[in-house]
Amino acid sequence: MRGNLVATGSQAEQSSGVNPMPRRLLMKELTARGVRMTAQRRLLVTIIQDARRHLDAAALLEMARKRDAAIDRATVYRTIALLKEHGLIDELDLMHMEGEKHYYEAKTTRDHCHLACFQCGAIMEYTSASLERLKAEMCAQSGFQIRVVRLEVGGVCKVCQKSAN
Amino acid sequence: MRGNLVATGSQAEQSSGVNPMPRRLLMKELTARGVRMTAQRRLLVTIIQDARRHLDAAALLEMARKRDAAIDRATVYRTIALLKEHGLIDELDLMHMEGEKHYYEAKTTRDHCHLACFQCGAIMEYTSASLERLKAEMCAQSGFQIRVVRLEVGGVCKVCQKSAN
DNA sequence: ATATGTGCAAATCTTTTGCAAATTC
DNA sequence: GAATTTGCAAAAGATTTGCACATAT
Repeated sequence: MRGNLVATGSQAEQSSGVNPMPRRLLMKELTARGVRMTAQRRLLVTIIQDARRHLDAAALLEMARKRDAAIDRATVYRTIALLKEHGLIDELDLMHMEGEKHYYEAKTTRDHCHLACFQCGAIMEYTSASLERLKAEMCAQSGFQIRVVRLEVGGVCKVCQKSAN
Repeated sequence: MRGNLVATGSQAEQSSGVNPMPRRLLMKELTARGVRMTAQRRLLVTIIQDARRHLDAAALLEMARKRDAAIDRATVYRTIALLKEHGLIDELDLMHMEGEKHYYEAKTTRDHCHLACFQCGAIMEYTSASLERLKAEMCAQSGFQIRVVRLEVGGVCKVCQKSAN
């Protein structure tokens, strides 16, 4: 059983990013659902979709302000809520390694797991057929109609294990 | 592939609780690690361990106060932090269906998933060999040394699907 | 006796909300 | 022009912290 690994974060930038998760076009999905697209929403959606790292609300606000200094925190939170309602972004904790904030990412077409290293803070993403199988099994057995899957793992990455701390 | 289901929450109390997850003896593990056990810690640990539902900090405080009116919120949070550091409890979001608080449960000897129904609020627990397999696979492929696994699923439960809302 | 734990009150951090003004269709 | 979105400032909710006092070993 082979899965795919993608790395981001602290030292992870260095790791080879094989097979990134297949992305979606948020803007198109929103308009298709009849959501009114204002300039600010477009901006925020673009930032989330193109982000190379996982953004929290504050980071998203900061990035958005570079293009529109007038944008407010409230708008960021309201847009996040909107995207969540439509199931277009996923909310992550990443093991809350730095405070209780949440991180967001455009929902990919395939669910994936986030592995967070407690030592160096690197985040790796992991997809595999096994996860899909597990989902199918849970559905079948519980009768649940799954809408969101959040699988987060905390531990020590390969590199940090070697540097034996 | 068969997994085990256990239900709790709103309407879940009614569901048959088959095969609860195997529990651990927190107190013993703590003393074994040389953690100083005060009366209040003993009280809190007992409550968490014997809880039938997932407790948030406020609920834990409230329950503890029934036995020791003097116990403070800060102590609750400090004890939670202690237990988390020692890997003896798991922290859950349960899809944040009512605010941003966290829920806690004594770590079981086998990792399990929480399925939360967005409609009725029921929480079901799910263990299966597939989850163990997925963990093993992730370890093997990423080289991660896994310390915590948090798998939470949001959706609509069987009952709510039928009541067609 | 010394280190550790606790209560209290205030602080911090993240997220939400009411309302008047601005924007979109 | 009516409905929706936004900024602002204030509120709310969860969790953390400094410090003086209490408790455990």
